[in-house]
Amino acid sequence: MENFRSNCPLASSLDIIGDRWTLLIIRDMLVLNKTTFKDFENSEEKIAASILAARLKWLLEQGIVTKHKLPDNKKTNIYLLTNKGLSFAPVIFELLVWSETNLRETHPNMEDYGVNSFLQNKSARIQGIIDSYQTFANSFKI
Amino acid sequence: MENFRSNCPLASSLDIIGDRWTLLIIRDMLVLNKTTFKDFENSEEKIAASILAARLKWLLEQGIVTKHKLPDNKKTNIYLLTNKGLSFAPVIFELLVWSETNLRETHPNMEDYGVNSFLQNKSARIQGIIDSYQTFANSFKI
DNA sequence: ACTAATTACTTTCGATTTAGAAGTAATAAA
DNA sequence: TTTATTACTTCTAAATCGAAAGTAATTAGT
Repeated sequence: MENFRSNCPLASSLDIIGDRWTLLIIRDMLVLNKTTFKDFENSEEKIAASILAARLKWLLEQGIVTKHKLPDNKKTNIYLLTNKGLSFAPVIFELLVWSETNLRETHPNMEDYGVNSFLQNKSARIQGIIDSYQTFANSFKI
Repeated sequence: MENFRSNCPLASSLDIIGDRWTLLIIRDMLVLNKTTFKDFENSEEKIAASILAARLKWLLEQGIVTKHKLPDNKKTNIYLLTNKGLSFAPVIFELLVWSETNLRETHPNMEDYGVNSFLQNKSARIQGIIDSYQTFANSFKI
């Protein structure tokens, strides 16, 4: 079971995802539709297999992801975001906004997802990403 | 200087604040109007002095906070958020929303800031917090 | 059917980071 | 002038990270 440092909801969220890797795994799932251990291992940031295994276990325990098999494949595990995991979408979005407005100078080669260009329909855009992920995820659950 | 893992803006933001403590220091400043080393040390989560010193140094280097003296006091250092630091407000807000919607069951004693109750005027509320912090911070800069 | 490749990890181990405790130097308060 | 406070630093054990290699089961290729 988890050991929360305090009763502060911010501290508690950081007790769950406050490290350098966890939100990147969720990004891989939500934005890049990655599903397998191998997919996550191949991410741009080159997470070590031992750390990835530990994080996936943690995310399973926390109910942020679920683990599935395809009917015709006994080897590959499919990881999918739950609603609890999907609701990190606004957090990820705001972190993108922060980087794109504040980090460009120190990090000129950083990619531009253009999140600053649609700050008005923000919540609709985020909901769109969530909806399309749910469609994607449901295709595995048949 | 900073060493970004990748060109992904999400990964880059986590390279700056992706740990268990940094956003809590920013919370202390933004929400609780804390300003001094001692203030941060006394926070509910009991950060170790060595870690606090390292994080404040890092936040200074990153231009997220500035360090000031009051004219009549040579001992106390006043830390204030820059605009770069203030723009973490939406991230903090969304982490609060996430906790309050997803963590109540596993963490019954968690405080309720009621952020879910004003999801419509979200950006106005966040701007209000930023504005009132700026007023607060400016009072130190005279 | 046999062999090679792939997937999903686990194990090992040195390096780095964390976190608690204690210490210090300068300043401020009593 | 003594005591307390502030803002740290230093030390150290413990925990975690991360790179590399290893393993077992499964799947793909010939």
